[in-house]
Amino acid sequence: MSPAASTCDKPPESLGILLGLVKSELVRALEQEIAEQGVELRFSQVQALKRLHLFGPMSAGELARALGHDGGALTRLLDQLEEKGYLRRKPDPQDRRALRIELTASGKNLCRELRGCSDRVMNAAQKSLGKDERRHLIDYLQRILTTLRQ
Amino acid sequence: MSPAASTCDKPPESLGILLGLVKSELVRALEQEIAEQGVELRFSQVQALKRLHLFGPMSAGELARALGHDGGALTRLLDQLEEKGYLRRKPDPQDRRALRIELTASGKNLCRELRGCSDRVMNAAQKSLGKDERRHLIDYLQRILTTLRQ
DNA sequence: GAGACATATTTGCCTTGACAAATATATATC
DNA sequence: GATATATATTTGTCAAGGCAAATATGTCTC
Repeated sequence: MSPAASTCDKPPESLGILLGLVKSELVRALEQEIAEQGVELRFSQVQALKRLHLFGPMSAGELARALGHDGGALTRLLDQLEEKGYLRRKPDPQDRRALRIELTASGKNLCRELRGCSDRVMNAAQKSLGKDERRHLIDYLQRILTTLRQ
Repeated sequence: MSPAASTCDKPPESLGILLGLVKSELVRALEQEIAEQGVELRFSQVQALKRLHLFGPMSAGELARALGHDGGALTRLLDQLEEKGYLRRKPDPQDRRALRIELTASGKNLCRELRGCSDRVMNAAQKSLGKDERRHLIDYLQRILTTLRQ
């Protein structure tokens, strides 16, 4: 039986579950699109690369917070991406505890190639929502997140 | 470093990540509320019990689809909840492959006790959203889910 | 400047949940 | 009614990620 092997049953009734369902379908869709480009990367790995490409080099802690991961998870994520040659750990000259994570040339190229994938998937997913509705959705979620974090 | 040890940084920029962040904060909040009631249950376990309480006995497959889990995950979830005495696997008289999962008296009592927890957490989380906004949020998410499942 | 405390990363351990194979039963076709 | 196919559950295996402890470095206070 597949994780979402449904013939579209009753509504889930719970925002928590609904969020999880939507996220896992998005993850599935994006990973499939990426795989069709011949690239073998998981959702979190792609998000990490995208973040670095968009915002430039940052510390491991910053990246972890942006992705919603703890430090341990991030260490291992970096191991994998460094192994594949997409990024580099450099010492932070200001703070010898910290790292400066930066994309390699290969990582930057990959991000350029993959930029379209994310956009296609996100557009397809939200194709039943208008421009304003998409904005509202993000806005609502961010307000909930802010509330939950006090 | 804690999973969401943030001082509320820049917006996540990605719906996929945002969904994950909101969900994990919701999970954290609900599990904490539940633990404060002296009950040791994880988010998924609570959702399974709630679903059974609301909709009555159902098969393992139905429950799995409602929660967005695959069959294997559900088997182990049922093991844990049966072990704790909150539910029972009965054979389905119509279909000898299938199970009929039903709450025990203890499970029903627990659900009554816990009903307030979920409501409190969900209300707190959405306290910055009006009635209409809450409806829209669910509606948008359900439309995206439907689209992604074609 | 010594000690106390905070922060950044790494590592070990563990739980959750996905995927696939195995098993049992149901349903459809000839 | 025998065979092929579909569905329900269970089990094995694995990877992702959370939490806590370890380590290194920074900052603050006296």
